[in-house]
Amino acid sequence: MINIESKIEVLKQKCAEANMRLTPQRIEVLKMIASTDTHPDAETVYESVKEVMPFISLDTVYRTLASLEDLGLIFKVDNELPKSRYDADLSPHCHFICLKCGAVYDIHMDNHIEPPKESFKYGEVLQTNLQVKGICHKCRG
Amino acid sequence: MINIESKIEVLKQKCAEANMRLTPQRIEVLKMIASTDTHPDAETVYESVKEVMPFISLDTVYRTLASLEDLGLIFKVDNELPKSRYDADLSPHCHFICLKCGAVYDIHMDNHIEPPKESFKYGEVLQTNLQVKGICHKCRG
DNA sequence: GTTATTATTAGTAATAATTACTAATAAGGA
DNA sequence: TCCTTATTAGTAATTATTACTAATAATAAC
Repeated sequence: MINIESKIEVLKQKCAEANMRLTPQRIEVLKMIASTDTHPDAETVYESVKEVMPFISLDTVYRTLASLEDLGLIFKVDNELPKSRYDADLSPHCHFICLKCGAVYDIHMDNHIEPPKESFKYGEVLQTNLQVKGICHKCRG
Repeated sequence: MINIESKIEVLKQKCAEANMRLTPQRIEVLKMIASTDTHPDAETVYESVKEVMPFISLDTVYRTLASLEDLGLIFKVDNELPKSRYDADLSPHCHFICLKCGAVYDIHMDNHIEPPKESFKYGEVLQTNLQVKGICHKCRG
């Protein structure tokens, strides 16, 4: 479980460093993603944040997600589904993705994955992600 | 390098099994993807196939890609880029993806990746993919 | 605290990628 | 060779995301 208060604190610092403003929209969007393990898409974030901030626009949600990603506070889950899914958990873990319903489950790991040696042949390595895909128990019925 | 003739042979068999027709469009789309290691997107496949088949439609390319994926002859490369990229190489390998230009390079491996044990908690595992992301040499200049 | 600056936002329009629809076509079995 | 029906071309529609613009509000300077 992510400590939301400390996440907000990091947002505060990173915004100051990047000359970006600490707006309530940024705080709410980050809070929403950090408080769930469902890896929501932009639309879901929008619907959820609207409950406490009825006039927020979908555009703002998309822009805010991009900003938070730039600041390194959240990242997109790699998938081949039409909608991008977001994750605020920066601890070493990977994902089980259901090919039928699109559900994303966390698989916790002791360490981040080491990139294969051949990787460095192609450029500077910034992240290494592992996805496990299959059919979740719910979809199997 | 993929043996294209044997790929077409597999397409033939799989189509017969699945009560699907062996159309020239399917052959050309598969040929195109199997003959490159650039992991092209739908638009690129379309432009390329149009050279030998000028009246093919983009819709057919999309439908054909989906069919070939269903038959297990090609698969989508996991990424967070706006366009889906396709791969016909079924041997054990993963991808280096450049975050700047979107280039996808193959990283060959001796064996397919073992899914972490926790994976099975969530459902039936069908595939395990590893992506290495960074900035490629060309983009570093 | 007040004011000024300008990053950010709401609302909406536009774009990009993909999917759906329909009449015409052609693959493959009889 | 004919028939059945899966598939296609051409185009329209949908979906996810991004861009635009005037209005707003976060922060710094006074």
